[in-house]
Amino acid sequence: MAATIKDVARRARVSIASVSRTLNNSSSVTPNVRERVLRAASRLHYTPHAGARSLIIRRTHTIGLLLPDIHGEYFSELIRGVDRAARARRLHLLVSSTHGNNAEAAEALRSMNGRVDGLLMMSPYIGGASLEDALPSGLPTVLMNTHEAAGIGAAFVVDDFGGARAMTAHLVAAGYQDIVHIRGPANDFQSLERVRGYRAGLGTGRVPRVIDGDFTEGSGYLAGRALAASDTRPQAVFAANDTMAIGCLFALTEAGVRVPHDIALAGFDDIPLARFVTPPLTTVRVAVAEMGRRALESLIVAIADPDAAGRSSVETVPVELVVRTSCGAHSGGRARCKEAGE
Amino acid sequence: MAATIKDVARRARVSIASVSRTLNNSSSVTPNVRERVLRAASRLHYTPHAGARSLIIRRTHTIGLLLPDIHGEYFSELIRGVDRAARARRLHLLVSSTHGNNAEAAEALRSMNGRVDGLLMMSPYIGGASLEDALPSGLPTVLMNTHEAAGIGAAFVVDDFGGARAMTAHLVAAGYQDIVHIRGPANDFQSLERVRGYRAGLGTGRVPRVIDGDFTEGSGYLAGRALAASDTRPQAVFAANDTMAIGCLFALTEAGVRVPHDIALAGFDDIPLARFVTPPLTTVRVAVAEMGRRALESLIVAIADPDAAGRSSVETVPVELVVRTSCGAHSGGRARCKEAGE
DNA sequence: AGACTTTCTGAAAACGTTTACTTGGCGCCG
DNA sequence: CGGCGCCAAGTAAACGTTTTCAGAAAGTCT
Repeated sequence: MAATIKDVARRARVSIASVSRTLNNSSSVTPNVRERVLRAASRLHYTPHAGARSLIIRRTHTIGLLLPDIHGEYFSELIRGVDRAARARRLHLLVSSTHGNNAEAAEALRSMNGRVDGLLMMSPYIGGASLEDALPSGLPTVLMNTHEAAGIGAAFVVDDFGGARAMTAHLVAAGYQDIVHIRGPANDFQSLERVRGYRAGLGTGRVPRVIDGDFTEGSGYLAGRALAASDTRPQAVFAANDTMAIGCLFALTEAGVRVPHDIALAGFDDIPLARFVTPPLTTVRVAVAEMGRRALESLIVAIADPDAAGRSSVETVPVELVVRTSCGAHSGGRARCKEAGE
Repeated sequence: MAATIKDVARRARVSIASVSRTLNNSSSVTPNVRERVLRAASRLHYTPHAGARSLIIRRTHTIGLLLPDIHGEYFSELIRGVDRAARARRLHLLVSSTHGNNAEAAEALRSMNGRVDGLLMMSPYIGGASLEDALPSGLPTVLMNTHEAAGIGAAFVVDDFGGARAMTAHLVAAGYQDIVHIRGPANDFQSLERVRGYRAGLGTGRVPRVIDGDFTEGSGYLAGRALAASDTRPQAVFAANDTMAIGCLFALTEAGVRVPHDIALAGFDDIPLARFVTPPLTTVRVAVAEMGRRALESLIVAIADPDAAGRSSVETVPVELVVRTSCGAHSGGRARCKEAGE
């Protein structure tokens, strides 16, 4: 159906080589030939077959992006960073999500081989088959937030431990004694690191109290409801991500527990939404878009110089404590909330 | 570097055809051969080259998604709908953004040809070269929110006009006389439709007042600041999307103008964030994820039956008024906002 | 005017697969 | 015991490009 280079050649009465040359300006052609080719191409609505082209060029100008999930504020931000860097280099993005399923991830990897010049992968899952032998050999890869980072390629990991420890320490310094942590899924690397940071931040003397969650708003909501009903209500709650913190906030507010007056609350990630809830959420900022950008750039050098791919450097992405009103330790005014109506 | 089918064949001491047959279970092979091939393949970490494969198969199992932008809540939702439907059918997504730039869109289209089985495109821009001749011929395509929908393929357009009219009528019915509209960019189809709906909803007797915006939070903020400072402050503001409405809300709040007490506010799209701001935003819900899903499914039938692609049906996506507190006409309790501290 | 460049064009190989066709070996039946 | 068909395996063509190589035409220099 679609016109091929042969059709153009036939119509222009030249060889396919001349068509290719004209269209790529690869070497000079007679004005006469050029003219005929251009006319034929536009008549036929010819568009080169990028798949065939990249087969012989050995370059797809596409990079694969494999994420646990493809939507939500966190990943949207990550995609934003990657996308900007990619489009600046005129690269395209083949995205796929693994949905926590390691088998799906392997399948996605297979189907990306030969379609991309390199792979950007975020895979915080723990357990199951190792990544290393699921990865197509010879494909430049940059990993993000993966525990088995070493040996595969460059990798970026955010400082989950440091951030969680800093946040917990901040709450301790604010005078809270009884601090509960709502954790993420057990098979998630980042989740584990944050728990570890929480424990470290508590210091000695305070006992850790951890509630299970799974990074979803729903699980935060459940945790919040349980806490509100509990007779041993803690003084502060530190959720392992903002989404759960917001779910928790909802449950608490619903139950008439005031944040931060009755209970302090903090999250992690600083998703855009965190600024907008009432009260604004104290959280740990992760420059996730920035990480995406840097990861992509690192991938590009790996592609340009495949031999050097051996040196697998692990870079830590710094985080930053951002204190807003929800933790009750904010210096500025806390009367951000306007009364509606009345 | 990466192993090819030839390498596997050589190592297994069989022909490449046998390798292909074993790996695809396409026809029966001797246990002996099968065994050898499998062993060689796993030894070499062989992963088939999907590009080469799709060249001859004439199927890429990938669909192209071309959006004005790739991040932000609105597009993230759209991607979510498409992604879910795609993964349910084991299809992959090649996403690209045009950033308002029609030339970039054309370039993206070229580079998608031969990489995708079909194209899902959202292109609300008006002006510039027509889509029709930028589109690779013979590529099944489904359009979203495009004014020149007819003639290309199936298309989905959200009922921007109806939604804006309903919202404006709602504000009128609530008793507001002076209603300002913050519009989107002038070259955007949806933006135009919403202005049109606003005008229609005003009815006779009320004079339209339109402020320019560009769908960004910043432009909403500017508009809000101007309105707060204005000596002819309107009774209500209807922003052409939620993002601008939220920017506007910020500016108003900052200037000490209370929403909805001093001024009513409404948005459009019902992005997830709309529920979370204070006060919760009255808006028009667009089931954008649902639209993504339906568009993808429609594309799939177009791919399966390319002959029928001629019948280009335009389907309208319905919208729904969702009244929250920000417009001051909410029936339920408006005391959603808890006072922080004190 | 002949030889030597230079410049353009076309034929063909290559990229890594799948698959139609061919070949060869073997069992079965007449 | 010979021919017929069947099955497994191999050969080669095809997919749509780019690019190397070779040839032809035309110009330039002595």
